[in-house]
Order: sequence, then C-alpha cells, then structure tokens
Amino acid sequence: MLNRQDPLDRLFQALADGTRRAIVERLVRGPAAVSDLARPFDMSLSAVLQHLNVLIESGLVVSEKSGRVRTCRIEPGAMRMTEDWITRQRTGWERSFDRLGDILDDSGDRND
Amino acid sequence: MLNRQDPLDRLFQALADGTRRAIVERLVRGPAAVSDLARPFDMSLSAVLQHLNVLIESGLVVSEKSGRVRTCRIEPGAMRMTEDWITRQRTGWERSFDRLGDILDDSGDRND
DNA sequence: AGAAAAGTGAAGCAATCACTTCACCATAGG
DNA sequence: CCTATGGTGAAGTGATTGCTTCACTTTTCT
Repeated sequence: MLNRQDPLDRLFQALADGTRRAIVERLVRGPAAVSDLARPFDMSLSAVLQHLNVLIESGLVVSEKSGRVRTCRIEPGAMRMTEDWITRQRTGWERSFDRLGDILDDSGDRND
Repeated sequence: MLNRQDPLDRLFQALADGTRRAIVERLVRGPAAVSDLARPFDMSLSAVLQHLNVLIESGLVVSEKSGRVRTCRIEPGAMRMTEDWITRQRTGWERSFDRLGDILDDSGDRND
C-alpha cells in the first residue's frame, strides 16, 4: 500500500524514529531553534533538519522563521489524531472483551 | 539511528502502514486466522503474512497455531505503550502551556 | 566590509521496506 | 493415498529511509 498521503501513515512514521521522538520530547518542554534541537544529537545538522522536515510534513511540528532563526514548536492537534486512533482501537477491544466476558458468564465460569 | 531494537520504534513503525492498521482494526473485533485477515486485501498472502510478522515482532499481535490454522489476536499491552508515550507528551505539553498561561497572566511590564 | 552563525538543498550511498513469484510443508477430508 | 487448504520461506525488485558531505544563502556581529 504505497499511500504515503494518509495522515496517520505520516504521523506514525514520524514517531517511529528515536531521534524524531526525542525532538518531540524536547519541543514539548517549549519551542526551540533548529540548532538547539540538533545540539544533543551525534549527527549532522542536515540530518536533524531532515528529521525535522518529516515532523513538519506530518503536522506534528510547526515552525516560523524570524531573522536567520527558525523556531519550532509542537502542534498538539496532530498528535491527538494518533491518540484518537489508538483510543478507538482500545475501546473497540474492550468492547470485544466485554462480549467475551458475557459469553463466559453465560457458560457459568464467573471469574470477575 | 539504526536502533531498530527500541520497542517504541517497532510499535510506531508497525502502525505506520495502512494495511497493518487495517489488520489491527480487524483483530480488535476478535481473533482471526491468517487467511481471514488476508482476504480483504488486494495483495498476496505472502505479503499479508509479512505485515502480520511485523505486527507480531512489535508485540501488537500474538498468534498460536492449532492444526494448520494460525489464529491471531491483539495483545493490548503493546498498544498501551504507544498510548502512554503519547499521553506523556500531551500532559507535558499541557504543563508547558499552563506555564505559558501563567506568564501571559502576569502580563506586560514585568521583567523577571 | 568581512567573518561567524543559522539554516537550506542536492547528490550519493547503504540499509530497509513493501511487495512479487515460486517452491515448499503440514494437515484435513474425501 | 490424493488433493485441496492454510501457511511458510527465500530470493528478487524498485522505492524509500537515514544518514553523509559539500556547496550555498541569509542574517547578525564587530
């Protein structure tokens, strides 16, 4: 399925990398410039910039440039989309589990 | 960062594909055999099996074989790890946001 | 003006991904 | 036994990923 347009694909893909999650974790504490974000990592600025672009494309991060400094910050709405998907699955699963519980109850093995 | 061992890497990577998410959505309604899972997709059984293996490696899905049928089901604990990470970021962000609110409340001509 | 700092873009490279096809094994049922 | 069903494994392919280096622009500082 080569549908790289699906927002959830991009979102989860963006979060599937330790460097990018670390960037998110950093930005959650507050906005930061590109080179501030790059400093902790043992890789080139270019590499970090590419990670940052993935995060921006996914919508997780927004940025604006003033002077020569690009300041980045979290866009919480994007992360909420992934949270919602996961929550939807979990509640779906809990419902199935309840149904299973009902069946087990009916068959007399009351365990809860 | 070639650390494909990190559980969160594997988890998010597993969820970063529409086919795999569809499999999860299916399994949330209840267990299913490999070929049941494959049926809706317009790709070979081998391809679906590879997706399934990614899900199993990530821990999102467990399976057991009885006879010639492998039955798969969701392992909810794995998904909870991703949910926890996301929730942690959101609460972290909300805290930052509150701090920002405090600063804005304290308003204008105060330099601390 | 000249140098340093901050960021950008492109090309290249090895590894990984998402498939395909083909060959194959194991079990269930006539 | 024989065949259909359900599932596996391996090899191959083209696209994508996660970097690197190098060249370059723009802004700030002195």
